[in-house]
Amino acid sequence: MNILSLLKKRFYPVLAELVSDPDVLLEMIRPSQDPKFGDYQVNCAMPLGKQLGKPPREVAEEIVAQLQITDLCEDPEIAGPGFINLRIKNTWIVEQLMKSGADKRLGIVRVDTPRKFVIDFSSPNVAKPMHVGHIRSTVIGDALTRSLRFLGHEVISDNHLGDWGTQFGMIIYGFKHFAIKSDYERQPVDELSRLYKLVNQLIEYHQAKAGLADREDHILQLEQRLNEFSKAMEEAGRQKDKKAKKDRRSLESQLADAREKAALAKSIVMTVESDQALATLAAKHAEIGSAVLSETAKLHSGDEENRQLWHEFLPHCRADMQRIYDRLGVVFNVEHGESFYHEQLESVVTSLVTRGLARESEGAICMFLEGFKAPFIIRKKDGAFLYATTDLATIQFRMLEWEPDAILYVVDHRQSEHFDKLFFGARQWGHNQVELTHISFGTVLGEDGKPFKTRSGAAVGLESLLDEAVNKALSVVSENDERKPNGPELKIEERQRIAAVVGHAAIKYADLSHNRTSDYVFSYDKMMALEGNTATYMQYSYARVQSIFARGHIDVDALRTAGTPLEIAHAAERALALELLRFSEALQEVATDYRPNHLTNYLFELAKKYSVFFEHCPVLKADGPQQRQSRLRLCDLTARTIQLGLELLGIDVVDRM
RNA sequence: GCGCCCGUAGCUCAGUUGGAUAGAGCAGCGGACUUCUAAUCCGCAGGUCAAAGGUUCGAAUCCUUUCGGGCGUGCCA
Repeated sequence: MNILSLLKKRFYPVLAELVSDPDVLLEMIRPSQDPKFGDYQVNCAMPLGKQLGKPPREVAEEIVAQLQITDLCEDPEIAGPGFINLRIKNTWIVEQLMKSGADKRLGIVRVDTPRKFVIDFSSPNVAKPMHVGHIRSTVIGDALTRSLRFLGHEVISDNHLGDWGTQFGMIIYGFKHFAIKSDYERQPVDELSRLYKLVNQLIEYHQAKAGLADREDHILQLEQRLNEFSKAMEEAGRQKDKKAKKDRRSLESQLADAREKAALAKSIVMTVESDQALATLAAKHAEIGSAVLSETAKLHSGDEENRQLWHEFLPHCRADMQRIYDRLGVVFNVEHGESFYHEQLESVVTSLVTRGLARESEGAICMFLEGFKAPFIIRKKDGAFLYATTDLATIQFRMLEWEPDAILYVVDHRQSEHFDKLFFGARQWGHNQVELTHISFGTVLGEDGKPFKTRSGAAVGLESLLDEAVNKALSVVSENDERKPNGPELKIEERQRIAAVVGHAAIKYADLSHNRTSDYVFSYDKMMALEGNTATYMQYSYARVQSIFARGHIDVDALRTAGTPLEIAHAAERALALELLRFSEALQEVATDYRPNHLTNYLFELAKKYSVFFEHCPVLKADGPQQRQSRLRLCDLTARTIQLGLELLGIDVVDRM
């Protein structure tokens, strides 16, 4: 049941009498901002008045006169220039909540016309440690998968792994030169991961070392240019010239950037050179960079030994990654990585060339797409394919295999141009029926407002990020438990179990509660806070309900099946009850915009309404069994809504905190 | 240079796609614990929605320009 769509249904016939296309007008029915304007407001009388050449209030009155809504709403009020304000009847709210309470889905009906979605998300590079950059795609993609599926859509979640790239050249090279066989046999995952890190470190060392002089030069050049520019500015008396100031700022930030990068390069070099064993290794493998590329090329061209090693390594690398997915509770339906499409790339290029959609340019095969300055390159001049090629092959495969209505790519905003081109190209290629959408998201920033990095400038490992969150959660849970009026209630193992749930939840929720299109600042303290729009606050609200049930020895099953009517007397009860019925509106918004933060916003509103209720309406000590039973049911519905809502975001609850 | 995104309270962020007096949380100030979890709740204060112009009954939201920031920009993904 969805109040908004119900209202639309009631307004439809009335508006259809007035205009040919009432859909636009129906969109103007929405929840009221202010309770004094009722629960819902209808704003369509104003534009309609203009269209029909009548005073809007008159139009509003006509609409109201025709409206069949007495079972659902009190008498509509017309206010201001022509707003129609609706107030839902308490009897109706009670009736609906009774139905929701008896339903496992809390009254949320499945969509009439299910669509088939492929959601492409997470997509890390196998064999490289996952880092903070993977969190948003993984968490948002999982939440969308869960939400759309719950609404009745068919969803295929696909982890488009990077399993065919240079990182395999790296571990193959590492395996051939540095492997400790006994370690590999005992703990293949650990050994492969060590090899990756080692080879990566050596490559970075050589790159950094080779670039050091150039970096210094570059800094000197920039310093000189900046000096000259400033001097020229002074001489020309342009100190206040905006353009000149802007150019100088740009030079300054380039310089700062160059210095930062030089410092990072120096520290990479230092780290290796200060370690005797590493330094020796680095000297011995001076050509490691190109050697790794050639191992990768051999793998791609079908070299038997490298193919065999790849087949051997891949499951281990994938297993290593599974630890993270287990912790996050993320499951995929399919995992077709880049390697899966390897065999199809040639024919993709041929197909596009044959159809005249792609042609040779400067040695590469390109698609020149209308409205784009740079071409979409699908084959490099050295003959190698690119991710553009793989992405096209992937679309082709998905269309043939599943015939989806929509393919969603949960990938950060920096790739928006790539996807614009990809979608454009795919449509030219003939895939023009399917919805192709880039679910873009912003960057995770550190507290300094710059992309979240470790102090040394490296990406923050995802595993250590989660560990840290669980640690912080443990101290939050422990501190709270110590402070309880009757002394601590939780054993250490319970605290740890709770901390694991709370810690992971905090990370996920912080991500999901922000509008995905904006960047957000990562802060353990904020995400773990009990105040504000956090998972912890939601989980706390849930736990408070459970605490009431425990204290009152409530048989929850009996409560749900008893069929005792709800009472709505107190304003806080009404506000809570109505909010409970809005769950489906929030889910609808998530599905329309592909934005989970609509759901977190809803849950926060619900939790706040529950807090007010909790404050003003004693439950166990209510006036009489009737009221007590009614309030218990409101508590139960709140807890179940929070639990289900969080579940659709991939977040668990605990009974005690 | 060109393209895309962004600019909302001291800070971190929402803002239901153009609706009525722009909202939360932190931080600040003032209140509420012999009470179902005070990890909470209530109240106060805090705004030229970057700026200017335009579109209309009505703009944080749409258009134009300016300022400020981020990202991308022919052979990485």
